[in-house]
This record gives sequence, structure tokens and C-alpha cells, in this order.
Amino acid sequence: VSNTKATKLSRPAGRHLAAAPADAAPAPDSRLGLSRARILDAAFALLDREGLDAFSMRRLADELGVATMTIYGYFRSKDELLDAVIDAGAARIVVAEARGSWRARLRQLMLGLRDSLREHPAVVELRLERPIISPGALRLTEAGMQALRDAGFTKHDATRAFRMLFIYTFGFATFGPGRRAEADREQTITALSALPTDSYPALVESAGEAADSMADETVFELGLDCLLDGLERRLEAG
Amino acid sequence: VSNTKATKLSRPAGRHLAAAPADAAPAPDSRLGLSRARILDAAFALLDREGLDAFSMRRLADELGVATMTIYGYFRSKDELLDAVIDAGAARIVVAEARGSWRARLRQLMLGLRDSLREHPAVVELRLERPIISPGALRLTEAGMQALRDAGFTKHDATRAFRMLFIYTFGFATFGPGRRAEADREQTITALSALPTDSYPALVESAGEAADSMADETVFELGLDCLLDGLERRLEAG
DNA sequence: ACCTGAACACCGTTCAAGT
DNA sequence: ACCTGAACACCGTTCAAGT
Repeated sequence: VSNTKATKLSRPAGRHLAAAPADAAPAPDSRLGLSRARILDAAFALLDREGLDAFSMRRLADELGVATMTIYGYFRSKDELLDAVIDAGAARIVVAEARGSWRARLRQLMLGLRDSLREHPAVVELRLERPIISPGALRLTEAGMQALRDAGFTKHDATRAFRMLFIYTFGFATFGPGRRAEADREQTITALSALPTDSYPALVESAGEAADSMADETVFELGLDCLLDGLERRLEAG
Repeated sequence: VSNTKATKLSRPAGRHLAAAPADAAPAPDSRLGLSRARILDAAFALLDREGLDAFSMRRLADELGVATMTIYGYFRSKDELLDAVIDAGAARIVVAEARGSWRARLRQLMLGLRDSLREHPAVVELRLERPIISPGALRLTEAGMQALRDAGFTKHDATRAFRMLFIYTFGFATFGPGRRAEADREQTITALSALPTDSYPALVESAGEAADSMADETVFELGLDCLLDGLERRLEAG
């Protein structure tokens, strides 16, 4: 009942994976040793291994050695299953211990979130169509809100500041350098070298640097620190 | 041959929509008045109207009053068609005139990008799987690079700064308040009111503000200004 | 009760055939 | 030459039937 892939777990994947929300399908007493938890683990592994496009109920059932329709005894629909995957993914987000200044605490939280999202790209893809609020994700929000409130931000400003940091981090996980960072870098070189110098002077001049930035992981921290600079400035201005 | 939906066009949609890259399928001499441009316009309209999930080659063909396979005479595959949609979408991004300080220029550029992305959510969805470099998108990059180089950033720092702003803006378009902002706000209220006060004190205390922030459009500008603050600070520090 | 195969309404795409 | 229907290998899900 454990994940095939080694992942940072904030707590062991077990009972909370099996817990069904009130309006979800019930978990039957399986004859095949099936359970919501086991199905979710298999779904997670399949998603991490082959991505959202390759995921289907039929393939998941094959993976589990079970008829396709058997899964529908545990999850009402593909949508409900994917919602549960998100919940489980959010529960695996590492929430760092609160240490140091409000800046340091927020910085650590967002770096942890970035790392978690990088390990589960499918969760990021799924987020597109659903709001980002599940009990797991909210533990992170709680820690962030505590840091911001301790810093002196009002309730109004703290929620907006957290949301800005949260969206930035999800955005970077989505559009930042990914699995194909090196391929992206090369495609960028090709695209930029085809540009006419007279209408794209600044870009042609910096073509090498621009291509490198496509694979540059430190851009995340640059943006994060800039956001924190801005918050600090607003805090000082009152 | 014009779009059914009124959109900000940086230049009229016409010939550039029909132009095929070197490795794309050729555009035949149609008997039905079909062309790459007409197919792209229909695809754009369908995507904007019903979203990526509802989009299919069969539905697009229906829309055009044509057999499904006819489209394959103009685009080799669904993938090639969607790539062309992205190119056309990127070409529609409004690039503001360069006016005022470097800060003001970058700010305007990113607000224009945000507006363009909001009008074509499907383009954002498509971006997930492809690198963000097409001639249309690069006009924006060129304008941004000019502002940053004028400000005094090195080639290296300017590319990283632009990428950070670009990713932030795409992230906001993806994860920020969308069509269902009000629904998200309400779902958030529900989720937060179910939290136990003792383990989520900061969040429960700010539940109302947190829910409001889900639909708050001004968070985009808060983050943008924070990022620009950070850049300014780095510029002054040298 | 838990599990399953057949069937339905969809996909993208190949391929041979129409005009 | 441009266009098309049938066919293939896939989907998610319903529904009636197996054990």
C-alpha cells in the first residue's frame, strides 16, 4: 500500500488516502484486496510515470489487474478519482517548520511547495480546472498566514500576499523549466537565431542569455525574493 | 474570415494566420472556400466558446460544415492545428507602446499580456505542453528586453527578470480568478468554515478575507508591483 | 455484496475510395 | 486535386448480468 516512487511525505500515505468525503462513493469490502487507497496509489504512480494525457480508467484498471468497471465501485467517476488524487497530492506538500523571520519562513514554505509540485507534475496539471483548496493545501496556507500575520500584515493584506506567493509558485511549477528544460533551451536558440536583427535588436543581442534562462532554475528564487522585497517595502510603508 | 468574437487585435487577423511553417501541411486550393486561416478562426472561436475539453476535430469539422478528414488536408494533426492556434493567439497579444520609465513600460506590457490571456483562456491551457516561444510572443519579449536593457540591467539579468515577469503573468492567468471566480469564492467559504479552529487559527480568523482574495483581481497588480519593487532594488544595489 | 462484459456515444487518425 | 466514408484503436460511463 505504499507508493512505488520515493516521495517526500509529510505524513505516511495510509488512512487519509482511504478516507472518502461525505458525498463520495462508498468503499466496498473488497474480495480482491482493492481499496480507495490502493487505487489512489496506483493512479498517482501512473500519473507521475506517464502524465495526465496517458492516464485513463482503462489503463489504471489494467495496472491493477482488474476490470475497468470495478474502479467505479470505489470512485463514482474519473473526475471524483482525480479530485482525490489532488487531495492526496496536496496532503504530501511539505510544510516547513516555522523558523526565523517572517521572510525566511515564507521563503521556506514556497521552496517546499515548489519541490513538492516538481515531484508531482500531474497535480499541477489537474489544478487547472479546480480551485486550490483542499485540507492538505490549507495546512500550507495556515503556516503562511501565521508568518504574515506575525509580520504585522492585516487580515486583508495577509490573504492577498499569500495568494500572490501561492499563484507565483504554481505558475513557476507550470511554466518554468520542466522535464524538457534542455529541449526548450535548444528550441529557443533555434527560434531566436531565426529572428531579423532590425525588428528584434534587444532579443537578438541577448539570444544566448535568453535561451539559458529557459532552463535556469534560479529564476524561481529571483522572483520569490522580489515578491518578498515588495512585501517588506509595503510593511515598512505601513 | 474574421473572428466571431470581438478581440483586441494587434494587427488584423489575415495572411499571417494562413502562413504555414516550412514543415507544416500545405494549404490546398479549396473547392469549399476552406483555408488554414478559416479553420484557425473557427478553432479559435470554438476554443474560446467551449474550452479545450470540448474541442475535437470532429466538432470543428461540424462547425465548418465539412467532413472531419477534410481538415487533415490543411493540418497534419490535431497537434499541428493547436500549435497554429497558439501562434495566432500569441500574435494577438497587445504590445503596448514604450512610454515612461522602464517600470511603467514593463507594467503596461504585463497588464496587456494579462488582458490578452484572459480573453483567450484556451491559449493558456495549451501553453502547458509547449514552450512559450513563437514569433508573436517574441514581440512582447523584445519590448520587455528593451525596457530592461534601457534600465541598465545586464543581458543576463534582463533575460531572467523578463522570464520571471512572464511566468508570473501566465501563472496568474492560469491560477488566478477566472470565469468561476465567484464559485471559487463560495467553495472557499465552505471549505474554510469546516476547518477546526485549534489547528487552523490564522486561517479561520481570516476566513472571510481569504475567500474574498480568491476573486480579487487586484492581487495581480500587487504581485506585479512587488516584482518590480524587487527589480528596482537590485538595480539600485547594482 | 462485489465484480464484470457488452454496449453506447464519443475520440484521433489511416487508408482506400469517391469526385 | 480536393474531399470523404468506413474502419481501427482508443476513450468514459450505463446497465444488466454474473458470482
